[in-house]
Amino acid sequence: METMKIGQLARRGGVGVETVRFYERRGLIDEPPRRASGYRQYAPETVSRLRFIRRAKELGFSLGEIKELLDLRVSEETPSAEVKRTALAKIADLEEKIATLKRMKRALQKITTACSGKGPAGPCPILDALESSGAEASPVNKE
Amino acid sequence: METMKIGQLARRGGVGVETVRFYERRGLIDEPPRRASGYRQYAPETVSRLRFIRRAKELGFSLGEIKELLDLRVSEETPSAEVKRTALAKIADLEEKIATLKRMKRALQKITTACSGKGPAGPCPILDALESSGAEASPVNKE
DNA sequence: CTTGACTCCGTAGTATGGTACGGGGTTTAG
DNA sequence: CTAAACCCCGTACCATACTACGGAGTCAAG
Repeated sequence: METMKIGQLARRGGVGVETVRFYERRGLIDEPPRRASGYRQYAPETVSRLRFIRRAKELGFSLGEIKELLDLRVSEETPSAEVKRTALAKIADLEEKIATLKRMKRALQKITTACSGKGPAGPCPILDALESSGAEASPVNKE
Repeated sequence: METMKIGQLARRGGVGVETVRFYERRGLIDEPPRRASGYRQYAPETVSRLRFIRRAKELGFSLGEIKELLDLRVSEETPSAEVKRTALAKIADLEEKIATLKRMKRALQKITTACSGKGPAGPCPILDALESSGAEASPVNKE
């Protein structure tokens, strides 16, 4: 199986047919070649692209951000240095997200521990967990 | 400063006044006591709650999911065992998200390396990075 | 060579998560 | 005692990301 039609692509990518065409309009996947009838013919690699989009969305990236990630590569218009700068910025974002998720995880683990011991459960510990992270304002709030 | 009005709460929480009232309608923050004039009076802890919501949203949680997280605590209606089950499920979700973000991060690091060396950059490596993770279908695609 | 599943395209509708009025009352600094 | 700044409420509007519809053409199995 070398190429596929839009329905098969959608099934394999875990999205709907309409969504595939929507992503095409938004520039997230390339316009594929068409056969004489006008039917889109997709290469197998397109499946990975769809899956990437789906996962990135679950992680809170917007379609615009996902497009940026997918477009990240060196070319004539985007020299190596610029790509590198962008990538480094995104790595920093990612690290912050990872750190926050880890704090949430620890907070939830604290809850499960509290649940084993049968205390009547204090105030919601998940709040404290994220609170201790860097808010954009100074730690001691202005005003 | 013991309590505050909605504007100050919003500023400290990093959201707009309208958003605070919106969250109240959605049950993400409790209806606060009012003064005689009808003005809402918020306790300082509400700021943490707003910040939690903001961060969780950045991580891809919907308002519904965030409400679930915030409501996670033992009480009369929700016995310890159920809370624990929910928390454990969320921990698993979190771990998957963390793993995926780490893969993305490694992929981006690969890109920055490729950019230092001045090769003309192969096909987008970020795709491969996520591809190797668990898709919901079997690795060898059906059909 | 029919028939049911699939595809085309454009347009319209939905869900989520806000954001912006507009016409009022309230607070507070000067 | 004003006047600016703030708050009330309801309703309407917005962007994002789909999702559905409808009428027509295409494909593939039997």
